[in-house]
Formats: sequence, structure tokens, C-alpha cells
Amino acid sequence: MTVTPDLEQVLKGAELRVTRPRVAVLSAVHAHPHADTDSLIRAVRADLGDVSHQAVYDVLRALTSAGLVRRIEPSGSVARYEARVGDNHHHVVCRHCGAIADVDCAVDETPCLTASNDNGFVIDEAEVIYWGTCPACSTSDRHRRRGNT
Amino acid sequence: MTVTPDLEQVLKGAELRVTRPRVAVLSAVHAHPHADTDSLIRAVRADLGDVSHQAVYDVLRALTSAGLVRRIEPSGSVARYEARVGDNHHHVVCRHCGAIADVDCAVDETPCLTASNDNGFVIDEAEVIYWGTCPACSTSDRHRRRGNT
DNA sequence: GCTCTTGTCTTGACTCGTTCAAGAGCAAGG
DNA sequence: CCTTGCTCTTGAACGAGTCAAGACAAGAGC
Repeated sequence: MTVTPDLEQVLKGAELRVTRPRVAVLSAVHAHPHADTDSLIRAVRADLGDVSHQAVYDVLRALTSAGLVRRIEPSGSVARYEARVGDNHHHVVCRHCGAIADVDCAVDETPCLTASNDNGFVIDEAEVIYWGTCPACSTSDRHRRRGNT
Repeated sequence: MTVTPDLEQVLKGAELRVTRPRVAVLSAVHAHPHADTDSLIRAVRADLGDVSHQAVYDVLRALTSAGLVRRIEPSGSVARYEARVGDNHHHVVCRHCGAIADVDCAVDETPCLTASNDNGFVIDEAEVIYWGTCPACSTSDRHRRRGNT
């Protein structure tokens, strides 16, 4: 795979060192939205050859804290990462196969994003996860189940 | 702790056998909202004496699938359980100390089920987690406590 | 280009929440 | 009371993620 200078600029813009593992991880996250860590490790290794899982974990943490990627953890699933950051979008997760899709912020007025009683908390983010059934699992409902019911 | 016949009725109503561990776990979940599994195990053992952690895990799963308790898993936290079921309420989680509080849905029914673009998914539940800072951590924040702990 | 500094990657072991498996125990119905 | 089958105990195993120490390389300065 050819080097993507664009991603290097992104890393530099975040004041992060430009290394091959970092570019590869960032590229993998862009190429595979909502991929879990293991998938990303395999994608990175397909790109670079041999990379330790620890490096991927470390890079993902660095990218997450730098705000370049976002970490999502639906219940019953492992951590997943996506490169879409900055916009306030949410996710819909299939209960049967675990598929994840993006959902733009539901309503303009966002009724649920305004807590009726915040208990004194200072709220800075509202995370919404829609649970349901994806089109594939809806048609063939007795398909293979990956997650817990 | 005195026996709570009410909980026995709840278990019977769910077609579950009434055993001491089950009553104790259900009671512990009622007494300690948003408690993690380990806290519940300790609470149950304080009540009954010696109970295997496996029994608690098994009971919690049975109660969850029966709809008597609800399992919540904020990112970066272990599984927690609450007895408030049936109403569509959400949670606010403190980024610093992990404290959880209930938040009633802004609207009575379930408006959060309305996604602007459902990608063909059949959505049956919307889970909302508000992230912020609890009152206690807000106060200590002024002492220079910063960063994502 | 060369060296230095500092942050990054490799290797390997380890933690901890959770689950699996086999057998003993007990609740509920007859 | 006895049977039946679910439930609890015991003990081990699993796996995502983390910790620690040292080798290594990116970027800065010369």
C-alpha cells in the first residue's frame, strides 16, 4: 500500500511522531470503520508485516487521546475504533451479528440529549447507542449469532 | 437481614425458583443501584455467608434475561446492575470517579427510538449515556485536578 | 551527515472480569 | 416422601487489555 501523506499531516497536526505503525493504524481505522482491535492488528500486519499487538494498543490509545480516533464499546463487545470524530453522530448496533452503523444525530432539537435532571453533574457529552436488528439479520432471523442474545 | 417476601413474589412472578442466593442477589441489586458484580458478591456474602461468585454471576444472568434487573456497561467500567426496569431512563457517568446516576428521559415515552437514518435497522431500544463530571469531582476539579483519569 | 535525546516499539508475563465444565445439592411437583 | 431437573459449588480456563524493561528509531541540534 502506498504511503498516504495526508495521514502523516494529520499525525503531525496532532503533534504526534510519524512512524510506520502509527500511519498504518490510522489508515486501518480509516479503512475499517468500527473495527475491533484484533481486526486492526491484522490489517496493520497485512500492511507492515510484523507489528506487536502492544504497539497497536499503544498507538490506538495515543490516537484516541489526541482526538484522531474515537473508541466505542457496545455492551458485550470488545473495543472498536472509528475515524469519524468531531461530528456528533451515534451508532446502531445489531443484537444478533454485532454489526455497527453510523447514525446522524437523531433529532435537531435532541430531546434526549438534554437531561431532565442532571443530578448536579456537568454533562459534556451524550452517547447514544441504538439497539436493534440489522437488515441482514431481519431477513434471515435465524442466522448465525455472534453476540450474546 | 430479614427475609423479603416481596422479592420472592417477584421471582415467582418471573417463573424463577426461589432460592436464598437469588433472593439475596435481587435484594442486593435493589439496595445498591449501579453496583458492580464484586460489590454485589460482597453484599450477598454479608447476607448469606458464603456464596460462590459463580452463583452470583449465574443468578445475575438469570435475573437479567428474566427482565428483573438491567445490566449496564459504561465504557472503561465493569458490568453494573440496577433494579429499575420497565421505565426508559438513562444514566450519567462521571469521567473521573465513575459514579453513575439515573436520568429520567426528557420525554415520557421513548422518543429516542427515532433515528434520523436507521440504515434499515429495526431499532427496539435506545441507550443513552451522558458523560460528565459529578458534583464531588467538580469541586475537587478546582484544585487543579485535570485530565482523563 | 552524525550524534543525542526522547518518545516509541518489542517481548513476555501478568491481571482481572467473566465464563466453562462436572458434580453435588436443593426447590418444586406428584 | 420421592423423583426430577434446575441451581449452586468447586476449580480451572479464557481473553481483552495492561504492565514492565529494554531495544530501537524519529526528530533536533551540531
